[in-house]
Amino acid sequence: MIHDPLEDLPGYALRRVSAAVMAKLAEGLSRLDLRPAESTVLLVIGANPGVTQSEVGRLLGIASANMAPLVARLADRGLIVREAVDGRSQGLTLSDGGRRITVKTRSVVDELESDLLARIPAVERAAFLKVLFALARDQDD
Amino acid sequence: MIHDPLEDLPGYALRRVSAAVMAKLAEGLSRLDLRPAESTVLLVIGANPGVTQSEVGRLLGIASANMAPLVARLADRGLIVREAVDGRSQGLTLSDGGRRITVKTRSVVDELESDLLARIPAVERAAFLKVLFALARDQDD
DNA sequence: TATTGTTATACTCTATAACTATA
DNA sequence: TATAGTTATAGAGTATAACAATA
Repeated sequence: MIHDPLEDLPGYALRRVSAAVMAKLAEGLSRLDLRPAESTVLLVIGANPGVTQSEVGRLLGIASANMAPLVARLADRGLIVREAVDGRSQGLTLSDGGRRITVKTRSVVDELESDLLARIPAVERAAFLKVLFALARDQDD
Repeated sequence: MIHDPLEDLPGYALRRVSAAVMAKLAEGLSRLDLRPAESTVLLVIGANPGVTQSEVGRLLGIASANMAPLVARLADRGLIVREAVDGRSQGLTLSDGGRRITVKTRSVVDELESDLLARIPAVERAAFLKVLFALARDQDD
């Protein structure tokens, strides 16, 4: 049998669990022709109509250089609408089609999150989530 | 203030924490001219001299098509040695230089893992790690 | 037939540099 | 000066398909 020198490393475990969750998410979103990053952008715009592209990027930790083509693709597909706020900022809003696909996105995400929660024993669930969210908030750059 | 519709989603929190840890790892390994995936391969070979490329890939969840160039680069740099086991398998072993860089790799990894552990309150630490490792083992594909 | 290893290729996310236009 | 947005480009990880050689 082969020895795994990484089995006791929480950082590596985080990486593997995250990768598995992301793979399932990508698969679930594929029938909507959405990528994971696009799905989070849609969810943020849906919850914050008129939000700015740079605000979305800051919230999600996506650099502005990477937001540009991402938002452009969503606009090209007619899922979001860009309206000038001032000379350099554009408020983002979901179109009707964008709202429809965002509802479906949320159901894909919710099912995945439920599956994940179900795999966490009830006894440790509260402690696990508390630590996880604290870690996520701390390095919210 | 902008509302974050993802702040209660454990899957998304996993993704953000993992991304932050990976970014720090990549930065720490850059002075060794190693990528994260390469560092894990070195650690596994170091702990299992003579291990096969396909065994390493299975353990780490790296497809064989992606293992090939990764191992080739490590061999080209003289960090690992490939010896034929049978006609189609090659046993992988660290060279002297490979052992030296693997020791440094381990210290980079260990420091990062210590930092991560230190950010987990002692009260919840055991429960958090138990769940995390269980999740990682479950989807060990 | 199944497995090992390889090549080619494409996709997704991320990172940096350089730039325009506006506040 | 600082910020919003864009373009170009590169790096890293991962995925599939197709293949040769071997068990």
